[in-house]
Amino acid sequence: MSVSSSSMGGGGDAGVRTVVWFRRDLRVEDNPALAAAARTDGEVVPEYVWAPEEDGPYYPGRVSRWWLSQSLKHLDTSLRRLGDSKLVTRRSADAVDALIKLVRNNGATQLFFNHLYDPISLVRDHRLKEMMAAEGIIVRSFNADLLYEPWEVVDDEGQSFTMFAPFWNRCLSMPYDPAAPLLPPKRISSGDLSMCPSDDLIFEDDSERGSNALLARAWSPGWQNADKALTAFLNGPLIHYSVNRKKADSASTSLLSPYLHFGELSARKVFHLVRMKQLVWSNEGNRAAEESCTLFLRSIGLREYSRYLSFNHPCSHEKPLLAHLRFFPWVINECYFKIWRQGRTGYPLVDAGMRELWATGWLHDRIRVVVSSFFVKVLQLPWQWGMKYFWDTLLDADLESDALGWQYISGSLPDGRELDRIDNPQLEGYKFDPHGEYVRRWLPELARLPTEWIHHPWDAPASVLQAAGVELGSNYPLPIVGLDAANARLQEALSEMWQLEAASRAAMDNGMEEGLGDSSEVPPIEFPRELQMEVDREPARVTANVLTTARRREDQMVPTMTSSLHRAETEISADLGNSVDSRAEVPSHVHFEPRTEREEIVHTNAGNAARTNGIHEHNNFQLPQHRMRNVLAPSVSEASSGWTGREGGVVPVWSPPAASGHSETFASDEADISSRSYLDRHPQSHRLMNWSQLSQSLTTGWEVENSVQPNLIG
DNA sequence: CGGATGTTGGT
DNA sequence: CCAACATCC
Repeated sequence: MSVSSSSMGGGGDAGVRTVVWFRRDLRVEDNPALAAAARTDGEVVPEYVWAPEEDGPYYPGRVSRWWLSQSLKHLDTSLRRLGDSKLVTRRSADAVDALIKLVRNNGATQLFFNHLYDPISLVRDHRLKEMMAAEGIIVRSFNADLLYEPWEVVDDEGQSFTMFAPFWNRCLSMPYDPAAPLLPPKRISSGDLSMCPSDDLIFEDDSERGSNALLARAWSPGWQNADKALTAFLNGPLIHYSVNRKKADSASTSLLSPYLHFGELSARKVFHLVRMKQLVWSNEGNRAAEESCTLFLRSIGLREYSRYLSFNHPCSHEKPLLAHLRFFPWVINECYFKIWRQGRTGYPLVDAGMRELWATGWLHDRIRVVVSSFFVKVLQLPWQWGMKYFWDTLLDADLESDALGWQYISGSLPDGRELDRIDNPQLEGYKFDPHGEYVRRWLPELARLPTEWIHHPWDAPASVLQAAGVELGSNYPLPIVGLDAANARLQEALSEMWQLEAASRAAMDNGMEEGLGDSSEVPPIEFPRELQMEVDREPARVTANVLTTARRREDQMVPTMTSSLHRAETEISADLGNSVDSRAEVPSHVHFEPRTEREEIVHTNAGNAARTNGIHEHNNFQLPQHRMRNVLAPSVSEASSGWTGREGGVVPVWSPPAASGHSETFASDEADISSRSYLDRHPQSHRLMNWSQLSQSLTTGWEVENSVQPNLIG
């Protein structure tokens, strides 16, 4: 793997200066780019560029920015300990530009970094390599994030997998093991950094500071803390993971995901250590423990798969991979959306989850499925909205993982759940929270309700409600939508979806060449505009006898942040007043100006996006005015738009949507499976999307890491 | 008891 | 979609 590159380029270059560009690999252990730079025996300049504007609508949320800031401090400390070094930080609107300036100013001749797989990074990193090559800088890049690079994992025909199970089976039976984790470099020397002043990076504003202070009591970012968390999990909850993982209270989960997102923890290290445990337990004949490892490793596999999907389908964070889902008439209802975010749907398990998410930035995996499934199937809001809210609020917000999760939930993956099976929050409540403890923790207004009714208060006798201090419709809402009504509307919507899909296919067959296609019929899903939470204006009327301490904005308050947020026993009294103000507002930062200087955009039919076929008035759905806005960059939001290459296509091109009526068909493709026909029709983008070909098609100054890992022009 | 039929879980 | 499991005659 990339590790073996030590034999190929670096050794013995005393005197060279190498910039190591840190991104989501904020660790010194098992960091191939850093290790390779350290092995040159020259000077190493560790660099971090804060350029969130590049992320457009996916500007990191408050909690995510907080984590990042802590992690960078930790990394800086580690680098200083490793010798005469430190983390050089830059604030820029354009990371490539900042890096070029840095390299020029300090006489560096090499730039090393580790791969990322989100669409923005794929394009940016490619541009970076081009520009660095033009400067005569040697660029090398490495795999630090995955067990195997996406292009390594293919089926017997050499095609990409489109379903998780076979993908993961292949990963587990590859002819070579994932690279073994690397130790931290013994020493890093940076020489004179006077030419590399650091910018002060600002990650929070005044309104966020108070809420962030609470986070610090529950979490400890940083790669060494990641390591501790991993050890604690391996020696603790892992062995019972197979039985405990279903409990909504997350004492049994690993709590590693934020570390993994920022690369403070190496997925390969996790993989190796869990496998060791599995071997031990397997030899002891402990079947349940062995199963626990298998299940936990599968969640590592899902993370792996999310990168794989993102690499092969760069629009998977906003467009359904199954073509017909593009025709689903989502309910465009910002009121529903708001009620869901506030945890006021009237379904206790859903509401408890949403309030935990808001208060803590954390949610057990099961509850994520519950709230997102409710969002998509009962409320029938577009999953992209929910994903954006997760992005803004989750401590471990991760574009690739969340895209996979939401697509799975909304039935837009070949192996996902069907859209038409509504999960019953009442039944799930008794499954994941059988004694109602989770609901009581997060919904104090229901705290005195007996377990028998805790997950369906609307059925409870009046006397029970009265004794519990619950007034439905007053201090706790009635269900926002009945499941029967939701089901009826869902069936109608699905049949409409199929009709639209068939009509689109017919139109295609009638001689329209591909290109117009459904992009003219189905506008991209947009985020609603500037929603205000308005929670202050409608505080729940909590009667004095309810087990809540009187607080401002009671219905959004949480009595305490307890175990689900942190392992530390400190009970944090959650006066989350600040968090109300600073709570990420989902639709913020939706402006994403296409950078035309970076890539030429083929932009067809954008104007047609104004068609509002997402609006439906059925059943109990009241729909407010819907403002359509074309807020996403055409390069990533328009089905028909592309990332077209400048010179012979070195920028990814997203194909026009297919006219296929096959439910198994990925949206971007014709007949059988997406990536294949997609790449066949866009060989130039294959060159970008498949790094191995890229390295062959472009030459000058780039070395090949080794034969197994076709390098990323590196 | 056994096969048809339904339900659940899984990514 | 599909396998495992339950339930029903």
